[in-house]
Amino acid sequence: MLTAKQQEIAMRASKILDVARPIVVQEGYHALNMDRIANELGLSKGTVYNHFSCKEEVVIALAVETSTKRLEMFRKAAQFQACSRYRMLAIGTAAELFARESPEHFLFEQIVRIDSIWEKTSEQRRAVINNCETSCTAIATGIVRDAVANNEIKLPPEMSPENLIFGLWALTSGGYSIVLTSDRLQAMGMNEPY
Amino acid sequence: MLTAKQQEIAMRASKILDVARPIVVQEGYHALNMDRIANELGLSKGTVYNHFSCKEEVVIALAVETSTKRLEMFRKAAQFQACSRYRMLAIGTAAELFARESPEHFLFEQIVRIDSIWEKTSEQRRAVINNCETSCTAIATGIVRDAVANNEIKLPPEMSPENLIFGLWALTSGGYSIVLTSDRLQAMGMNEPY
DNA sequence: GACAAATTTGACGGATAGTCAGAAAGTGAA
DNA sequence: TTCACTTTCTGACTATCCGTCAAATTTGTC
Repeated sequence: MLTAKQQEIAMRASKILDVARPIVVQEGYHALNMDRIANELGLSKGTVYNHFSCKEEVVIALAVETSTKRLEMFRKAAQFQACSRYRMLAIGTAAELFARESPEHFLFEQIVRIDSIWEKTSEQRRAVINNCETSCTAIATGIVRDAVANNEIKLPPEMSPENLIFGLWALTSGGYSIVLTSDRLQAMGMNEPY
Repeated sequence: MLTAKQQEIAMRASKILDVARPIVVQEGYHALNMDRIANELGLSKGTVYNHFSCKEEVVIALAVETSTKRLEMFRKAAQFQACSRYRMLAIGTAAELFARESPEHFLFEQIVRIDSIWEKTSEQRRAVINNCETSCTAIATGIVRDAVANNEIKLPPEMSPENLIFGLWALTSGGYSIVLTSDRLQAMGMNEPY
């Protein structure tokens, strides 16, 4: 049984993230600072540091939230009962839906993957992110494997299901990050990237 | 006619980059600081600031170097005289060669594209990077356009050469950045990404 | 050599990450 | 309620690093 105090503490981590999220999204990573988070919540800096041991932990926690959400969406999509082609289409739809609902994910991911930030984060949160990524590709690879087993598709001999999915993964993640970072797609004649 | 002093100054910008490059590659962006650059070259910090108005300018200058190199490689590849399919293959080969020769490019690009860093850089250097990117895609798009004109390929009605190249661009840039940031590809069964 | 222009210097101000000793609040038994 | 003990919070403090600028030094010119 949690006391009122303990509940307050448990709630606070997510309140910190609620404050941090729009700062990163709207003003960028450099605008995020621990004093500001503390002030906006009426806490002292020390209390914020009780929840997140460094600034990098705050931003990776944001990435953990969106990564977890994506994995959930992939899991639901994979449960769709249909032929492999349609199941894979469901995954693609989930990926697109996710990108449209949580475009900030790619921002958090971009920041978190910078070596000098990644290295300062906790092993635990890194593992969550890596696990989400591995699980998402494993889901997609599983569908390809099923399709091969059912003779619904035939892969060239040198292409494993993993390598096929690596290609799709590269295509989508590259595409989303280009959309995120390049505001000149229209000018280059590249419309409707999705 | 340049005096010895003027030559010394002209050389110095590239010396600064020569010091900065391995720091970013080996120790990460956070290890790069202006005092350190100054010390390693036996200069004062103010002198370093005469060449680069802020830390972000140093890293974007590194990205300018590699971006320019890539554009050169694309230009040479595009001069290859052959059918469109082989010319496009030459571009692909150039892209792979570049990725193998200058893997650090993707690191610089990743850092520089973080909003809060991009915004602090000079309009001029940003324009160089953007121009290299636009020119590289324009070269590739041009080959596709030639191929369509010669009836060597036929695109589906809704796919413009630009959109086709967007796909290739997304695939390659996504692929290279995954290779850069994920050390678990092998474990996931994804071999030989190139 | 003397003077002006160009260049360099490094101490300084400001911002912010992260620490920690002491203060405050909470808990539970008497 | 009181008191002793534990948990939590606080914010002043240190450390680091960016970027500035007045003064010092070097260079160029006559």
